[in-house]
Amino acid sequence: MDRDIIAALVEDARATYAEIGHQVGLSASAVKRRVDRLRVTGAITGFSARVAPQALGWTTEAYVELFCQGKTKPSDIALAVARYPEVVGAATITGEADALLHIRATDVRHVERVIERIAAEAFVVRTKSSIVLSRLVDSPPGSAVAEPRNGSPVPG
Amino acid sequence: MDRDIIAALVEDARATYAEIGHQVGLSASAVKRRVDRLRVTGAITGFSARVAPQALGWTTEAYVELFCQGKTKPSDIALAVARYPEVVGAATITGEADALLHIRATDVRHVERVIERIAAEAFVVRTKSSIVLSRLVDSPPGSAVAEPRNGSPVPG
DNA sequence: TATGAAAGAACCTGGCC
DNA sequence: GGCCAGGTTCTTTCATA
Repeated sequence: MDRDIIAALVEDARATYAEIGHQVGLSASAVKRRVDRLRVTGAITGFSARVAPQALGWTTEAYVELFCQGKTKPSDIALAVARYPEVVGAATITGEADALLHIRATDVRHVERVIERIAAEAFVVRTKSSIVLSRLVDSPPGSAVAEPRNGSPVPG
Repeated sequence: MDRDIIAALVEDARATYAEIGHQVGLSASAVKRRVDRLRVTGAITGFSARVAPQALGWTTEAYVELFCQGKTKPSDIALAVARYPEVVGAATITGEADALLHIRATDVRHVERVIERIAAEAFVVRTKSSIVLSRLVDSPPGSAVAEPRNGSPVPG
């Protein structure tokens, strides 16, 4: 039930409580109470507009693997890359590389400049980048999460 | 001006037009007109709730490189991986691999099952996966895009 | 072409059952 | 969880620069 409400809000965060209620079979106030609770609980962290980066001139993305010095802490990486608005995602990972960055920029030159600067960080040994040729899937965060049981070829 | 409005909506998609207007120095109706136009234009594609996958039991993520047969088309990959709700992102990329998938799952076993099935797709030659150890950055899509000039260490 | 003001309709919110 | 009432917000229309 809460998952249905979340799914509805992921689909359209500006939907009316009445609309959501109609969709999940609940009254508007009941929906509001559940949404309020979901926000307090932390399941819903906020509401955000979905923007098309292309429409704003951000036409290029890249993924960059980071190879760091032995004693680099994840928090060091986090602090460093968080300073770049172009870094829209970052995570430490298993495998040869220590971290994987997701970068959005206006063009390839822009990507190059960002990577250059990140590569110059003290703890970075080397980088390995891949430019995105075409995006195939870009789920709004939670669209799948909200409905883990529906249509999954890999059930729980 | 439009960028300021977008930034405000990325921050809080449920903000009232009056609040946004106060923030950018415009009346509520002026803000609404601009937002309507931004939606028609395609700069804003919708409004979505931000969810914490962890709070819903999706505690594990992975990135999977896909190595495909020579004649595989991007659309083939797109069609195949779009069937998996666990695949929250996918793109064809430069470099050795043909595509990079971003997967969210409930645990490592779940990740394993998904990769197994994707690896069984006809066009997939092999895969190379990295489990995410800790997420460092997870920008709401557009948070940087909306303000490309502010605080970027790598100006235009 | 874009803005601000105003009015009626729709919606949210808290209290109560 | 549903229902109701008061306050707020949205949406449209109109006049203006």
